[in-house]
Amino acid sequence: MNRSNQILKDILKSNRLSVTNQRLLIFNILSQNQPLSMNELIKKTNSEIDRVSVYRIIETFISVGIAQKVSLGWKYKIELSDTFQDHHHHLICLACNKTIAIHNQGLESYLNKIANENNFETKNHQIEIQGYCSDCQKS
Amino acid sequence: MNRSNQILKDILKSNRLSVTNQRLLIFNILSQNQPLSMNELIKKTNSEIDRVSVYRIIETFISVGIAQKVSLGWKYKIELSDTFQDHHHHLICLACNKTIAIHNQGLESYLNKIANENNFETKNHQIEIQGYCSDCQKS
DNA sequence: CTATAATTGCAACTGATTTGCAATTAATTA
DNA sequence: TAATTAATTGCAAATCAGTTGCAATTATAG
Ligand SMILES: [Mn+2]
Ligand SMILES: [Mn+2]
Ligand SMILES: [Zn+2]
Ligand SMILES: [Zn+2]
Repeated sequence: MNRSNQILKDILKSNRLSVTNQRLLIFNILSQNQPLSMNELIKKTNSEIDRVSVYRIIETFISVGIAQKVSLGWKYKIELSDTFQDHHHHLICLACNKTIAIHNQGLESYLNKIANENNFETKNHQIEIQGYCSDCQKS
Repeated sequence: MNRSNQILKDILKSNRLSVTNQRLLIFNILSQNQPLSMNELIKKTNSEIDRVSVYRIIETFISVGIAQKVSLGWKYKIELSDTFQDHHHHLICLACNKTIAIHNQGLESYLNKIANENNFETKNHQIEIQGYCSDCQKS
């Protein structure tokens, strides 16, 4: 039982949500991976959880701030929320599909400035840079 | 026949693509709107074009640079490419769904810098700020 | 105007996500 | 700890988004 597992349970309990094996499994899968599409996530459960339940668990996780959606490759993927990892964004390689995390405070304040200028109250933002990683650039 | 309609025809012809009524209609719908989801776009055609053809036309438009996908609200929407409008990104209101275009050169160079630092060759990027517009903030 | 090539519409299909409901499991209470 | 209650899950079936094959239609070129 590590630190983040404890935080998970606290969040669940404080929202009157049960701590189930299915929820723990999904949390652990997310802990060990880059952002996953629903299908990738479902595959990683190795049929231990019904697809429908995976969808429902993710919906719940998002609603209480355990997980979050990120826009990647024209659809969303799921990763743990900023409660469990540093806020960041991704470069995604169009050739090998690798994602590279970027942590950049300057970018963040730039976005805040833009929102302010537009009288806009930011809840969230998505940034994705699509292109070719250093490994895939030769051709 | 306005200027951008002429550009459209030139692009089609230079790619050996026919100028059809269906393609003109879709181009005109896109010209008059904010980014549209495929479903919104299909609705706006008022059944004058089969859904399948709308999908195929958009695929063609994207492949020759007439239109482009943008990530908005966890799925992609379609808008005319930067050939027909200035490169920009969007704020999207979670309450009223309005999109607000932002043109910001500083943001663009910031992204380029980040890509460079990561030895990444950028093809494209997506930026979306989700939150509440000035009209929807009172509550 | 005719011939040729490209495009469209239709029917059917696939894969992703949602919904209703009964069976199971977790949390609470005694 | 056992019984009760409430939440969660799995299964079947529905819906929605996007795709494919093919014949009918329309556009382009000669
Ligand atoms: Mn960020
Ligand atoms: Mn941009
Ligand atoms: Zn790569
Ligand atoms: Zn609004």
